[in-house]
Amino acid sequence: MNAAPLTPAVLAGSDLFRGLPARGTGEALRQASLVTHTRGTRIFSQGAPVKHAHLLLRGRVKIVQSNAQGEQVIVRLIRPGETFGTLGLYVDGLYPAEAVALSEATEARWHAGTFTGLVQKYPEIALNLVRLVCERLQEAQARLREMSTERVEQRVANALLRFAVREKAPERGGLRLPLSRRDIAELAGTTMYTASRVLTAWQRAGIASSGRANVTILRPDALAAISSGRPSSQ
Amino acid sequence: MNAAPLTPAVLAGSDLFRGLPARGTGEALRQASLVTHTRGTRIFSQGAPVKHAHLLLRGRVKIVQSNAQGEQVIVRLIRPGETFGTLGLYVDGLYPAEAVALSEATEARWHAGTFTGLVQKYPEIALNLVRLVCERLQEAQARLREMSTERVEQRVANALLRFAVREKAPERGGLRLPLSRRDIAELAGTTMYTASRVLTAWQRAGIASSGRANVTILRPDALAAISSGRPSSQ
DNA sequence: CGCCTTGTTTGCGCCAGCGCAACGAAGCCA
DNA sequence: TGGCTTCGTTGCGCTGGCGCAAACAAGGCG
Repeated sequence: MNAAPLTPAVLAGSDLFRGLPARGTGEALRQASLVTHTRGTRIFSQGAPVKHAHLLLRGRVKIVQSNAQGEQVIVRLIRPGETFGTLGLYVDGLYPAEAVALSEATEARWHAGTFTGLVQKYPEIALNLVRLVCERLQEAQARLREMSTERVEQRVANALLRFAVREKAPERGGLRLPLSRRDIAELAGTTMYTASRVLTAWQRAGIASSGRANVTILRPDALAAISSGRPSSQ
Repeated sequence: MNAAPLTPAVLAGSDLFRGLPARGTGEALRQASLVTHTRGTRIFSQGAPVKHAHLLLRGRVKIVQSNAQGEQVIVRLIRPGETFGTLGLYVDGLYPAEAVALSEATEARWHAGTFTGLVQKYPEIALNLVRLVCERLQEAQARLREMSTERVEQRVANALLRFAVREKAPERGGLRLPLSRRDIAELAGTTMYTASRVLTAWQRAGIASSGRANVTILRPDALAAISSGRPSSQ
């Protein structure tokens, strides 16, 4: 169960190391270390110096940014195969946000210098890095647009959908996400209370089913309809 | 006046070509073409294929993203020396937003293939590109946080400050920005009406002075105080 | 099993900000 | 110079969503 051995195949399937020649995956693999975190563990802290680059192998991680008053926003949700904690490496050497495990999670990590060395040595990694950061910037800009132009219910639908579409296989019986009401609020830019009310309504409508610190998407199509502003099409 | 000749020194002072050896600036320079736009001109359109990478030499440009209902958000403001229109190159080959000249503006542009060739050939450019996109992503994430946790007046202050701090020399008599009330609304995630009310209040308080399609920042310190939520410290 | 912590729900009052409408002002063009 | 277009201002009424408060539910742990 705890077994999530780091193999060349796993690396090759990750967003950052895709397309890397075997020589490269081998080298990256030798330099990585494996760390497992329990649910709720803080993996790194906002404002701390960047010591590692991280690749999630198992579980879910949220990236949270706080302001001076301690109010929080979830900036990104990480799924296995995704890299995180690398932005600061190329800006000021500090983590711009904190990372928290949403479930038991295993990551591979590289020392900062080792990582940037790999990026420089293998153009495939560098190109992947550029592409990934560009994609994330596009996503952030789309979220910015939503925050000003869409209403809460649409934004909640978007938040869930954005995470759901990254699933490879559509799970039958619905996709279960380890997100609390507060998490959803911090994803959609609203409050716990409003998130709860939205989910209760969706529960009644059979669109999504939620329990303690988790939500299951039952009808992605209905969410998509809500997200695009159409009246909840039967 | 119209003269904004593209010299090696100008390239070396830009965000993307900084630190590039003379050989590289020379090559980039030879492959660039210069284009001048009048105020209000659309430089490229959202959803169109990326034909060029752009570097602003003179004037101001806004990057605007629209949703299906035509509601708009300003995603970024460009100042001379900054690169724009490059995100799509590394994602899906389409511009994710449109660019509009806020004032008469001159840009240098490179054909998409030429540009990616330069990025691959000169590691300095590639590293600058990663750094720039990372910085912009951090900024976008900070804006996301503000959108959920700060009130309108703070967000307007932030929008203006974010643009103002990029000025090299603090201009005496205030910094004048070519932004209409609508532009400011689309930057801060509010409406034209509310932006107008905020600016009128600031006008009375002597914090900023605004005219037709322009705002002049008189007291950046007061804006910083508002931005951080402190009561408008005399 | 019972306590404690953490998470969820829901009623209720309130208000920041939206957005219509109407007017006013500035610039552009012929 | 006059008309037209674009941009800005402000009064007014309304409401989406905030956020307190209080009760309830689900685990975790000793």
